[in-house]
Amino acid sequence: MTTRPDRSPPADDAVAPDGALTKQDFEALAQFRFAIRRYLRFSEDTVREHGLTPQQYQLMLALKGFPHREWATVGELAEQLQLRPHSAAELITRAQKQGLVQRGRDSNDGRVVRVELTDAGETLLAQLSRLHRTQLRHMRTALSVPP
Amino acid sequence: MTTRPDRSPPADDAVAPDGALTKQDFEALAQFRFAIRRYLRFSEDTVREHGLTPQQYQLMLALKGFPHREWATVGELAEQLQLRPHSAAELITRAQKQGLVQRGRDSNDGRVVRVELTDAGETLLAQLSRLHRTQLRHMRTALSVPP
DNA sequence: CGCATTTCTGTCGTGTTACGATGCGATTTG
DNA sequence: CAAATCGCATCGTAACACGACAGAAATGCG
Repeated sequence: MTTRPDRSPPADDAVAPDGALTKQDFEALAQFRFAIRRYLRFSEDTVREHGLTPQQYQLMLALKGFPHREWATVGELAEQLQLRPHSAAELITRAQKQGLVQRGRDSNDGRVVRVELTDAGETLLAQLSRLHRTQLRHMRTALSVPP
Repeated sequence: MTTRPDRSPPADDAVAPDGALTKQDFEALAQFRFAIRRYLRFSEDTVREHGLTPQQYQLMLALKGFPHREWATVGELAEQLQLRPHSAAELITRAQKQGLVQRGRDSNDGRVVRVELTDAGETLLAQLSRLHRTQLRHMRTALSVPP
């Protein structure tokens, strides 16, 4: 609802001077950030109940959601997760220790490592992704980008 | 160049068996998460260039974007940032040391602490928020919630 | 070919941060 | 008043991303 502050508490303002942001702009930005934060919090709580960390879920999702493939290289995952390659390598190692993903060498290029889901990872990811899709549908309006 | 996957797309599938997610569903979820990650990465890089952390920016935004007010209590901020109250208190302390926010006692209830922006914080927040709004507009389509 | 250079991945030590456990002053209630 | 509750803060701990660096494989060039 577009709350017009009829009784002005501390001058909520209404019109943009020049390019400056109005109180409503700040509220919209804050609301959007709040929505993202709540979604990520839901994600974190959900995946932790299943014994893994948010980063591990995102790693698995990036694998399963990789276009036209079901595996990816460390570098590709780093890009998808917005991490430095060596940080991605560490994350993969932790996930591997939990039996979620596995490494395999590339036959063409000996430097490259192919990362793929294990069967256990696949099963877990399917459950978690369903929960996430449901939650996303609930938060659809809250998560819409402000104008 | 490197790794040219000689393999053809492994049956991307198209129809949903029962309630299971299809390859496209996973791709959509991954894309959305990727978009969020990129937005947050942009945010982090931007605010760090200005000498503060992502959490500090979000703290300030929550203050300025608080409905009908420009201050908030520690508990309110914790809710807005999806943190435990004592974690919010620590964050506020760090931001206070940088001169971004300040604490003030509530005259009605001696237990409550009112947190508000300093002038420096206000100025910085205005700059950063403009940059964020611009970026949001660029990422509008990428950030739209998948169906 | 031989050797330097680039690319891709991994290791180590460090800094930040959110958390649980715990404590303290202020307020409300019996 | 005494006791329970509330709001905030402190301390130690664990996870995680990073910079700096290293090693193996591929590439470029004489």
